[in-house]
Order: sequence, then C-alpha cells, then structure tokens
Amino acid sequence: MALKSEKPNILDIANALGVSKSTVSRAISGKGRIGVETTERIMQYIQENHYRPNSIAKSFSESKTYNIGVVLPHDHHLLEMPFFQACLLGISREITKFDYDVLVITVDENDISNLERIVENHKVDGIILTRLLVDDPQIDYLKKKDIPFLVIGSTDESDIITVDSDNQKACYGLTHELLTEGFKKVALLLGNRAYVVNESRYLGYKEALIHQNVTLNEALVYFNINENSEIDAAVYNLLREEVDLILCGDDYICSRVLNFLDYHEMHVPTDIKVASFYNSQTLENHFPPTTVVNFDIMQVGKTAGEAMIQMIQGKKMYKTLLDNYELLIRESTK
Amino acid sequence: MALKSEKPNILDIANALGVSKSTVSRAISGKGRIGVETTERIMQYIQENHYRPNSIAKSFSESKTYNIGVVLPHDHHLLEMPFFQACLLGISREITKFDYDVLVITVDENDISNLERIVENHKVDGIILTRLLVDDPQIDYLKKKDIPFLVIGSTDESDIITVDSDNQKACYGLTHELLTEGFKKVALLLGNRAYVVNESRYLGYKEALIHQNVTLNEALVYFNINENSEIDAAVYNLLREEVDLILCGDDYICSRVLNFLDYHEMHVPTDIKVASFYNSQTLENHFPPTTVVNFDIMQVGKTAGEAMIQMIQGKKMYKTLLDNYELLIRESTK
DNA sequence: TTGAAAGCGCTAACAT
DNA sequence: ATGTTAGCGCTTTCAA
Repeated sequence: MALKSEKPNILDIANALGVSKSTVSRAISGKGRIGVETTERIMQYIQENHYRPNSIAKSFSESKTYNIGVVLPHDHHLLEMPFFQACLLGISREITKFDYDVLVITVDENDISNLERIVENHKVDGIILTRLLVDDPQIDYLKKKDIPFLVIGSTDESDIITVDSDNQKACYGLTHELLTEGFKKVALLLGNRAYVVNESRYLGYKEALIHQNVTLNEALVYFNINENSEIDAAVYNLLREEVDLILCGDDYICSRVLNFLDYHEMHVPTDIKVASFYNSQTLENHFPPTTVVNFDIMQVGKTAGEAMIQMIQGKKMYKTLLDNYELLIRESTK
Repeated sequence: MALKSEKPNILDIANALGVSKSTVSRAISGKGRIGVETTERIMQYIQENHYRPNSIAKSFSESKTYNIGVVLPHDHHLLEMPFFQACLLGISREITKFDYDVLVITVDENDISNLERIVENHKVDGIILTRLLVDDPQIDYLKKKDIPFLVIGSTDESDIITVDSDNQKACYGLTHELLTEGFKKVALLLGNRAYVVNESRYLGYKEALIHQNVTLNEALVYFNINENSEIDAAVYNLLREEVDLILCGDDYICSRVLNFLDYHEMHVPTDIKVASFYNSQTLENHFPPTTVVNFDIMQVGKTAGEAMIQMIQGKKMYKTLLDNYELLIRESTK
C-alpha cells in the first residue's frame, strides 16, 4: 500500500485556494493558459507552505524519469583515472539545471547487464557512455533500443553522437610551441594504437613537425607502449639516441619516464626535456613540474550533459570536438 | 500526456493468460499466496514475451524510488582522489543486488542545495555521504528530515551511523611491522589534525612505538602539514635529524617527500626509508616502489551500500570499522 | 481562463 | 488461491 504521506499534494493546495487541481498544476508547470493573478496566488501559497511536487508521481504521469544514466567502467586499474569522476561531475552539474540527475551504471568489459537492466526497467531517459571499446557491445545494444545515447570520446562510426576534446589540435599546439624553442630530436611515446586518441595525438605531433620543417623520424615514435618495462626500454633507447625532448602520450607514461630518469640520475630539464599530452597532479607536483597539455574534462562532461538534454527534447545532435585545453609550459622543458 | 507505450503491461499479461492483474503482480513479486503452477505459467509467459515491469509505476505505487543518493564533493582538488570513485563503484555494485541504483548528488562546501532538492523531491530512498566536514551542514539538514542516511568516514558524534576503514589499526600494523626491522628514529608527517583520520593515524603510530618500547619523540611528529613548502621544510629538518624512516600520513605527502629526496639526491632506501599510510598508483610505480598500507576502498562502499539497504528496511544500524587493509612492504623500506 | 475527469501501471486491502 | 477494486499524485484532454 502506498502510504498517504503527511506532505501536502496538489489537491490540498487546490482546496485551500478554492481552485482546481489542474489550475495548480498549470501554475507550477507554466504550461497551458492561466491567469497571471491566479498563478501568483498559487505560487505564493506554495512558497509559504513549502510545497514540493512529488517527483515520482510526475515521472509516472509523464513517463519520464528525469534521470540520465552515466556508464562507468568497473575496472580496478581505471580507479586512479580522475577522468571519469570529472566527466561525472561535469554532467551532473549541467543537467541539474534542467532538473535532471545522474544515475550511475557500472559495466564490466564483457558484462553490460547493468546497462540492460536500467534501460529495460526505464530507469533513465538517456544514456551517456564514458568509455568506448573496440566493437563495443554497448553500442550494439543501445542501437536496438530507442533510447537516446551519446559517447564521450571518439569513434570512426559516423552515426554515433560523440563529445570529445580535440586531442589532435591540442597535441599539435604543444609540439609546435616546443619546437619553437629549437628542439630538433623530439621523441613520442604512445599507448595502444587501437584507441583513436593515440592516433590523434600522433597526427597532432606529425602536423607540428611538418609546419616547423622538422623531418619526421619514425624511429623516435613508439606506439603501443603499455607496460612499465616497455616504457623503460624505450627511454633507454632514446637516451642513447640523445634526443632533446621526450613527449609522452599520457600522464601514466610520463610519470614512469620521469621516474626512470630520476633513478638513472638524468636531470630534467638540464640533461633532457620531458612533456606530456595529458596532465595529472603527479606531473604538476613533480620536481621539476612537467610541461603538459591540460584538458578541462569537466567541460567535456558539461557539453555531453547539455547535448543529452537536447537529444531528449528531440533535437538532432552531431559530433562535438572541444577546444578545452591549455598549454602549461613548466620547468621540465625550460 | 502519458503515451500508451507499445510495451505490454501487467494487464495485457493477465488478459492473455486469463487471470487477473493482481495474480500477475503476485507472481512477479512473490508476495502473497499464489499457486505454484500459476506462478510458473505466468513467469514462463513473461520470459517468452520479454515483459519488464515499468519501474516508474512500481515506484509510484510503493512510494519508493529504488535509488540511493551518494553525495560527492564538487571540488577541483579532490578530483584526483580515487577514493570517491571507489566508494561510488562499491556502493553501486552492492545495492544493485537489491535492485537499487545510485543517484549522484554533488555539493559544494557551503552549498548543499542539490542535496536539499533531491531529498525534498523524493528522488531517493536514502543518502550516503562520502565526505564530512567539521560542523557539516549536511548533517544538520538530514537530521531534520526523516530519510535514512549514513556517513563514510568517522566522526565523534555518537548518533551518526558511519562506515570507515580502521585507520588506527592499519597504521599501528605498518608502524609495528617496520619497527620490527630495527628502525629507531621514525618520523611521522600528518595533515590537518581537525580530521579524525589523522588523529587515528597518529594513535596507531604511537601505539606501535609503545608496544616496541621505542620512546615517542614528539619532535619527529609533524601535524597540519598541508602545503608542499611545509612538506619540504619538514623533510629538510628530518634529514638533519638523521631519521631512519619517514612515515607519511597519505600518498600526497609521500609523493612530495619522495620527489624532494630524489631532487636532493638522497637515495631511498639506502640513505633513508620511506613509507605511507595510504596507497596510490604513483607510489606503486615509483622507483623504488613504496611501502604502504593499502585499503580496499571498494569494500567501504560495499559495506556502506549494504548498511543503507538495511536501514531502508528499517533495521537499526551502528558504526562500522573495517579491517580492509593490507601491508605492502616494498623496496622503499628494504 | 478554469474545472472535471480520465489515465499512467502497479500494489495491496478486501472480497470471494 | 485468485479476483475485484481503490488508490498513489500528477498531467492533459475535453468541456464549460
């Protein structure tokens, strides 16, 4: 049985004011024709009596939840990535303005049952994915359902709405800026090439070299660097090549590079320069602080949230690339 | 207007099977008396036709949302703390078993309007706080509302349900273990003393010294260390004191200590040992890897989620201290 | 501009 | 063991 709560409902207000339920409803929603004076009278009463509409009843009546599902990977080694948390907060802050809230959905790499459950139980009005795998089962699933969804990140599939930082432009920017300082032998260490982001980083790097008339030396570009041991080996080789500057695809790689150099008593920036295409607190606090591209990830979340609201309202959306970065030139490249 | 969705509802099933709505409802919920055979027949039909109950209608009817609000601080410098994300995932995974989901609530230090909005709009059945401030306005607010809530972390207020790691025990454990190795001059660097966690760390440290008959030297204990410059200054002093081992209250302090030592070419562990009362990937990947207490934060979330479900079901809960740690003795203290 | 009333899909009390 | 029915609080159509 649904308990009759002590809280006033729309009918109580109507009775108290000698109007009908629907009038009160209209005053609150602002929809439909209604007299200015009546509206004011009702709104005042609501203020004074601290009436809050029952959002469950509203949901039920409108067949809308006013919730948006945000899918987070349930993955131990992703726990240390502030990226997801920043997305989450950005989304939440944005959609709150439209009276929406974030419902958390956790998925494993090969178990999207939580996503299925939430979609089929109608617990959300839309879905935002924060990580995309190659041949992601989430996409196959969501395409079959008629629920709006978008992806944070990039993909080659043209019919998927995405929101992402413009990594290529950002990496171009940093590389270009540093080449201006006169560095000639500039190495690049990147993660898995299957991820679009790493390809974008590479393209940005390449573009900057071209614009600065520096010959691209593929021997200085390491793709698919994942393990610490691979990072160490790469740095070892690069030291023998006597490169001027090591660019790191992300903060994880960069931290390891710095550690390796510290351990082997190679001083940054006197012996060698180091910079990263992704920021982190560790790089910021390092001795000396590291030059990085710093992305405003909350902005990604904010944009994604905004786009999701639009989609729910039936608007057709497209892919978005954001200019949400700044170059932080710090001691490590001075 | 609520659109009549194409999806079958409980009445469609009832009609198709020649039974009544309530019989179908009972078969699904398992509540009330119902024949085994009937149940099977209904469940089979549901399977075959992929019927999923409309959770909004269920919510409305029961006056329950099946959502739990998890409050996260909206704070830039907390973004790099995996703690909140781990809590979130732990809670989510646990409550999912009971058909509950997590609704995200973001608050600023002095703006809890999102919390108020969500509580007053009945968007959740219970609240979990992941950070507690001194004289936290969240507590004052929630105590006035009759919604179950609990706190992750510790507080002196006795009437607040909390779930926390047993920091004192863990810190005792690590200190004790290291003293066994024969270190005598053991320093401790701690953050803000207003936080219960730092007091607990100190108590664990003190307890271990006592049990090992090592005299407590207050000059080696630094409280309220917050800025990088304070950390640097403390380490500088400790080097002059020629301490054997520096214990760090958390990973942030420890990273800075290691950086400072690296920079001044003090080798760990040959010149000095270092360990931390909190783990992080940075410490794990450091050269050499750092000895730490590693807490299973997901376990905290899981326990909190479990407790919340119990509270919603009307059970009286108490404070919980978890034994969710392990000592990782690594190179930095060898 | 306002009122009356139907309806959203489910639960649970009550009747059989 | 099963059926009948009221009701949860709101939105929205239709009528006045």
